[in-house]
Amino acid sequence: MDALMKMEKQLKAVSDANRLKLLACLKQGEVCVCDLVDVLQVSQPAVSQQLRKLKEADIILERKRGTWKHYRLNEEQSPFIQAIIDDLEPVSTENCSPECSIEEKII
Amino acid sequence: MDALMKMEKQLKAVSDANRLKLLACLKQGEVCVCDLVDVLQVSQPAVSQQLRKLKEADIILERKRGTWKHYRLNEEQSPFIQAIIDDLEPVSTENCSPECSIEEKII
DNA sequence: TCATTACATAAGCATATCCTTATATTATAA
DNA sequence: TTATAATATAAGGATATGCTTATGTAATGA
Repeated sequence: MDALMKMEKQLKAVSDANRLKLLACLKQGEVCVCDLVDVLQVSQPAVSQQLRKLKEADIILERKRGTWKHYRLNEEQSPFIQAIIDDLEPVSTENCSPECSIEEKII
Repeated sequence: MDALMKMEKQLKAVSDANRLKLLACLKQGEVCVCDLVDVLQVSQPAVSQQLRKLKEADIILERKRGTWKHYRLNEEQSPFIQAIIDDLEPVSTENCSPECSIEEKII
């Protein structure tokens, strides 16, 4: 894939209001899928599909923790993707359950 | 239109390989539509429609010169749009006809 | 082992996108 | 005027997108 195609793919991934909101949520750090569902007010599969698009564009990374899956922003972004993220107003999410985040503290 | 919607509109405008190529052409300065048609290898109406999308997102500006219409990058860009433009490899275009650009010199 | 929980995938549908060809508009030239 | 040239708009069709509901998968816990 040449540079322009890669750029197009990344831009397509972020050119959607719901996916921009997902990125705005991930500015606070790792978030699990159920918390993102609450924010977006769409179905869980819809969120899964959008997360996949962002992941396939190398914009976000995932990490499995038991039955939960945590997503976070990739630490290495294309400069233009980073500029988009910088422009987003952060959105905070609630923890779906105490167990979801408790493992973080155990590590 | 709130900030997120404006951002979405601008990102939709640039999330297309042909429109990215148009922006790459406009990095060299003002260009008329016929020269852009040559570069993209699509029909003239297709180019017109894409230019309109970029214009409606405030990414490019137009200027009428006789029967020609010259497009250029807006001098004031959102930081993230500027980052996208900066990332593009410039593309040079041929002048469709001597008269198209000659008026520039008269001014 | 079996139910539950968190998430992913599949299928289907409504709408959006992007091209095409045909036609309209506008300015210049003969 | 009338023809031509540059561009815009309209209409239509193929494909892409983004949602939904239904179902599959993997890990945990009783």
